[in-house]
Amino acid sequence: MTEDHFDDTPVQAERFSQTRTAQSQALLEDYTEMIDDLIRAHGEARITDIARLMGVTHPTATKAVARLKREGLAVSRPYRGVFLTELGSGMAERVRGRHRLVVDLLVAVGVPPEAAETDAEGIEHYVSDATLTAFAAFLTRQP
Amino acid sequence: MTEDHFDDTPVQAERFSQTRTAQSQALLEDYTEMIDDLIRAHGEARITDIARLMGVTHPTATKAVARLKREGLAVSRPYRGVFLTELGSGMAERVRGRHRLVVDLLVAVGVPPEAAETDAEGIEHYVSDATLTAFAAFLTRQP
DNA sequence: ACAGAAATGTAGCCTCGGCTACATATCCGT
DNA sequence: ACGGATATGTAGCCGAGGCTACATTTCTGT
Repeated sequence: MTEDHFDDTPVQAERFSQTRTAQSQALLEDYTEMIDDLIRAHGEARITDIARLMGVTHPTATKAVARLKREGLAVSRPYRGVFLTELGSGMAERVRGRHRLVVDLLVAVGVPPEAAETDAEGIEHYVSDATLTAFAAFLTRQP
Repeated sequence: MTEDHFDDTPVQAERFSQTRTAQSQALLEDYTEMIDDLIRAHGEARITDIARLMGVTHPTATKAVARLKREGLAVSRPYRGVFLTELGSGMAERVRGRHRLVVDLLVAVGVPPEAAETDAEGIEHYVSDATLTAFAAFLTRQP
């Protein structure tokens, strides 16, 4: 076995930390986008619908919404629907665009649409701006 | 606003559930691959090195290794290094291949190598077999 | 060989994101 | 308008994955 001195600077640690940070953002993004979807479709986002579509129980959805409110992304009053703030709407819009871009790229390289949609749900949260830009460029030259 | 009856079967819920499942696998995969890397490089994987490279403190690494052992992926004895079981080695190999494939594809569509490496760390855990197959096919016809 | 350094183990705390169980409020049909 | 159905809120539990603080063991240099 090699007898290195083994003082490699933890550039990998940096990557893993970033990944963990992205993970904590992921749920916020998913809920925000879901709420935005519901508002577009029904004019409001009810806890029950959010929960059903996210595949969780309603107390879990309530907790998530509480976190969104804490982060300034959403507002709501007891027994009333949930709505997005300016900040939340902005995030929803960005997330939506990113999601579409990821799905489009996957399909463009030959991934079956159904798989593309499912995988994008997980992938989209870890795509950096640089990668997003590259995706857009690729799609432009390969329509 | 639309007045749907709104009985859409939660196909989205399915997707989010899958994403959550993948999430719980992600850490296992990362640690397994890391341990495999260390064994290749130094003949053993010490807790301190695992922790440093993963960017966590050593008790966190210890807990993760405990979980790996529970899942039958690794073995270790007190104050001795950590080693992979057959199961663990298999996972490490698959994860390694998948990681390489994801990075290669990202680079192939024009993502800068550094970003590709970082993003792949998060993306790789959410790529289905169907997508993986499509990636491989794409790389074959676009070298 | 032994003391100090370094590695590992262990205890206990936190947050998050799930859950169930139960309490309360709102909605809606008769 | 009222009562049952439905929606929402709240309390409390769990496991995962972080952390710090402290105890113990192993390693290492003189």
